[in-house]
Amino acid sequence: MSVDEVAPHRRGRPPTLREVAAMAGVSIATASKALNGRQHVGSATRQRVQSAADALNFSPNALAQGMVAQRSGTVGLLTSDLVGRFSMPVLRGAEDAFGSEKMSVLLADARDDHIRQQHHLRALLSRRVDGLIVVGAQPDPRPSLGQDLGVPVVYAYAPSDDPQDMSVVADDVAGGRLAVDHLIRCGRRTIAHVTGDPTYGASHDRARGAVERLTEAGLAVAGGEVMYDSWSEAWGRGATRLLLEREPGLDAVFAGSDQIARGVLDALLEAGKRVPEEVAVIGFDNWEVLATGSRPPLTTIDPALENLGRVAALRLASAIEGRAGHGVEAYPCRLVTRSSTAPLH
Amino acid sequence: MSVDEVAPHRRGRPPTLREVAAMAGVSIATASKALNGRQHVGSATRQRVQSAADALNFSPNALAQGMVAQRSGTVGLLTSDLVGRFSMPVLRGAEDAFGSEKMSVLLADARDDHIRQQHHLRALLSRRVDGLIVVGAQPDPRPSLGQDLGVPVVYAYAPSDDPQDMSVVADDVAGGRLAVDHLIRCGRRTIAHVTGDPTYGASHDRARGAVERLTEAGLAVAGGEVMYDSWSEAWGRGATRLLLEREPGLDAVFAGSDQIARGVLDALLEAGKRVPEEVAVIGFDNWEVLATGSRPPLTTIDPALENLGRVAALRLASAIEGRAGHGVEAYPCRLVTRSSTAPLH
DNA sequence: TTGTACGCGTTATCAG
DNA sequence: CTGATAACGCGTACAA
Repeated sequence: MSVDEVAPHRRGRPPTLREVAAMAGVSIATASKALNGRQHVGSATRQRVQSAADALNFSPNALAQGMVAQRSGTVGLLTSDLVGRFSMPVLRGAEDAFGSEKMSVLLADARDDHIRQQHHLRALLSRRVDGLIVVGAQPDPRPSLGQDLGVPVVYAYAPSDDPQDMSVVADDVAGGRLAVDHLIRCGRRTIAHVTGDPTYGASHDRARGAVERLTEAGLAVAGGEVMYDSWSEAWGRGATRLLLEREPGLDAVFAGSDQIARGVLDALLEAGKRVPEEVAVIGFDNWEVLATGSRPPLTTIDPALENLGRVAALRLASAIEGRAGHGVEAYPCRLVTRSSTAPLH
Repeated sequence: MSVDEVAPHRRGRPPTLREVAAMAGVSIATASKALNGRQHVGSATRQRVQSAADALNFSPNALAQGMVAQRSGTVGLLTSDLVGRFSMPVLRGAEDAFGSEKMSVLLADARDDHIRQQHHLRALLSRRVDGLIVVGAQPDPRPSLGQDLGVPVVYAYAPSDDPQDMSVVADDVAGGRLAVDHLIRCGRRTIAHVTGDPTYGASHDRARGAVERLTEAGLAVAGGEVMYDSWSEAWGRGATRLLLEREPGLDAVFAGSDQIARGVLDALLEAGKRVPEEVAVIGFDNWEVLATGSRPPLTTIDPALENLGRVAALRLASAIEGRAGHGVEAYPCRLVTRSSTAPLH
């Protein structure tokens, strides 16, 4: 009852621990211990098992391991925009915060469709993910998934509206402040702020940071007020034309997004203004394809989304270990200088 | 030996079939059949089980199901660029080709790093994915993962270099042809082609399609030759300036990418040319943020990546069912007209 | 040091 | 129509 009943040549299927054990001439238990570095295994035996495993190209079945460990080694990533640009860096940061060996990422694109989201959620839960990261398409608060999911959840980029949940977001206020601070350090005094959709909380947060910093420097917003409209190049162009009429002495524009900044740049050039010599321009997002292709390349505020993803993963890992957290954590943005800003000589 | 030994209040853990069965007062086997719509179950019984399941908010453990079914209901998505724009639509198309209920997507970002790729591959395989979709960051052929992975593989966007593998890609030749065809239908006769990196096979494919169509119309490439350099706005601007000198009668430009097209547009405007009245411009990629923000909005060729993802998923599903395929399948691109092209009145 | 036996949650077979 | 029971692949007390 040893060698005879084993290795029934299971065609195609990946080798199992049983086959490894059989080949090494030991029991399954011993093989398991040997491969997992457990003690109470003779080193000679361990060697034999290891060789057998290598020979068979054995790779343990993570599903089976998960069954006994009561842990799948998998986290769900629920996103609202897969084509959008914001969830990707987050995802990427998250992915390498837990190494690929320990944890895999199950992706689900909810597309802002509530019912689709519920479907995906069920699917993820039935796969017994150890935790969930939810990343929104807009930086504004979103409805909580609830507390009774059975697994910890971390919201990234877009916070949950329930303070009981754990959220990590970019600090838009500090980002706005950082942008204006840079312009002031460049010696600019007549600084306008053209930003996007006024229904976005992020617009107001960035504007608030900007105005705060202006006020500290004894300055007012050029053009008389923050200009809200939409996150588009067209609006950037239009706003700039207005601005140029109202404020001939304009020497800097803080745009609420890189798209808007592109519009600002184009309108400025068209009006014969030199950038950055006469007017400096700074954007927000550090959307590479936009920021590096412009004329001149765009200085901008980077919301450090990859870092957000990293932190989200860390928080989630802690929560999985049992140390849950609450509330919204805001992380600093980063200034990326290119050529659209420069000191006023 | 019935109700007594069950429901030991397993704190926190999701309910199991056993608990559902206990609550409904039936055996596990019956509960399973009832929930799975199997026959040989009294409808009253079925009702009771269903209610119990609902009450407990039961959701079957997919890992356990996978163990017995020898199928995880999971596919791996191995991508080389998560931030890049090309893999995302593919991923999205794939994701909804197999409904979220049937199949979940395990994401892995290899980042063009070979060793990292191997790691991810092992992780995916140990999770017993039923199949693999590999999507590259560039449309050029990439090294095969090999045939002995134990699961079917489909390469999307970037084909495998092994014809034995199954690949689905965008038809760049047809795309180039489509672009020029559109320009010709608009009555243009002096058509230039400014494209990107000459080390990309895609540049040459698109150019080939373009030239073929030109030749059919008895036309030659304006400027004397296809202009290769890099996939950047700056090149688009530079090339256009050159072109304007060499070919004063220029009435259309086919740009090899939307980034290049943006540059072309800017240089044209700067030279006082009206688009599309005097010169028509068409891009390639349909990269929304670029194509809709430009002045005027850009007509472009959409490689239909989402469709590619869909087809990849379909092919993979077939292969999983046992009907494997081989070779490279090229899928048509789509013309998206905006305002940068128009008939010459 | 090694092996036996059980359990993880589910499905399928077969006997009642 | 219903219920034991045996897998699926693995980890781990516990016994030898």
